[in-house]
Amino acid sequence: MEPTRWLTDGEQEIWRRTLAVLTLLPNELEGQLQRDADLTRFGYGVLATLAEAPGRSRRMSELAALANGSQSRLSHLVGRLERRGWVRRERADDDGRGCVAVLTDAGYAHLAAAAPGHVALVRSLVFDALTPTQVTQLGEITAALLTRLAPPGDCPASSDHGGSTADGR
Amino acid sequence: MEPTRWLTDGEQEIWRRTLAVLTLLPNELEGQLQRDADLTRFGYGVLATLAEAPGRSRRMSELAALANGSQSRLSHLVGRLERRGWVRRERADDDGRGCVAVLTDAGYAHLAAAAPGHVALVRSLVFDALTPTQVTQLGEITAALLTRLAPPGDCPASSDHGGSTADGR
DNA sequence: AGCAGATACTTGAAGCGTCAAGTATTCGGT
DNA sequence: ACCGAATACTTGACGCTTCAAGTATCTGCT
Repeated sequence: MEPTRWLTDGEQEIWRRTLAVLTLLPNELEGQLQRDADLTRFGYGVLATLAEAPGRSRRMSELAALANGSQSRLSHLVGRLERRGWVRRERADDDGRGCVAVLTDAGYAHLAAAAPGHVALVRSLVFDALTPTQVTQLGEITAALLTRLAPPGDCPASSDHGGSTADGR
Repeated sequence: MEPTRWLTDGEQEIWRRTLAVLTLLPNELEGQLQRDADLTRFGYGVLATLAEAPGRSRRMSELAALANGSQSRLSHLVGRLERRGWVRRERADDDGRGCVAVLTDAGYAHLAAAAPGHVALVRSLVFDALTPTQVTQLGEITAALLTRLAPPGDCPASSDHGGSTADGR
């Protein structure tokens, strides 16, 4: 067992700031979505993912993976979204165990109404705060981090892409 | 009211990855702390902050601000930590309304036991995943982001400047 | 065919965080 | 000195997430 390699002073400074960002940025996003759209960040992500999907529908397990959440979490969420009429559940025809979540028109409308405000916040808190060079660096850094965070063999359904965070338009 | 400035394809790609990091990295940290030390990331942060403080104690409101949490959240947390014997509450002598949280020896020991594993994870997920150059860039980027997330004069009412927030305009 | 085990999803309980309201105590203008 | 307003913290209820268990369906081995 090796002795712990503590962080250097410089690393600590950087890690402290990173932790703050990891706390404050999601907080701001959650707060805005909650206030303006009565949605969680996870809920918004799920609706947005559905909006980009062919037929505005996805298998539950796919959806959970795409939104980086557990199956249980998604199940509870879809239950709530269903009660609000934003999503509908249908049985999968190719697999009797499965379920597909379908975005309703009301759900799409709600997402479309929420998107502009959310995108504006993302722009003001992130992209407007960084230089173009820093934005590029952020892209590289997050890609590097994800190699450790999203172990290979986890994203089988990366066929789609090209979608938009907000809604098609 | 301006038309929404949507994210470009490049920005979307970067934002998508950033969101994933914002979700997965805290998840990993929380999971490790929960499993190995029965602590939340917030709980760990509070204990760590207390450990560094003079007298291993801090006013509740200071502590909440340093750990980037609300006063209510801290109050609930300290209640739980107190029940486990890791923290003790004392009345502030200079201000009858105030409270100081004090880290007990048991609390310090628990933190000391948890730290090596946590630091090891941080190292492996973040610092080992990035080049030295990227680590420096991460430091600069987080510093830039924090100028928007943690306004310097955020305590009293300082009029907002810099443009459009999401909701208002 | 039949049965064990994997897979897809759901459910209920428990913990944590937020919000709104409540209790003390201190500050500040008159 | 006094009274209303601000401050420091607490409390309770409610919503969301996790964890462990439960149900239903499918798959593969014999």
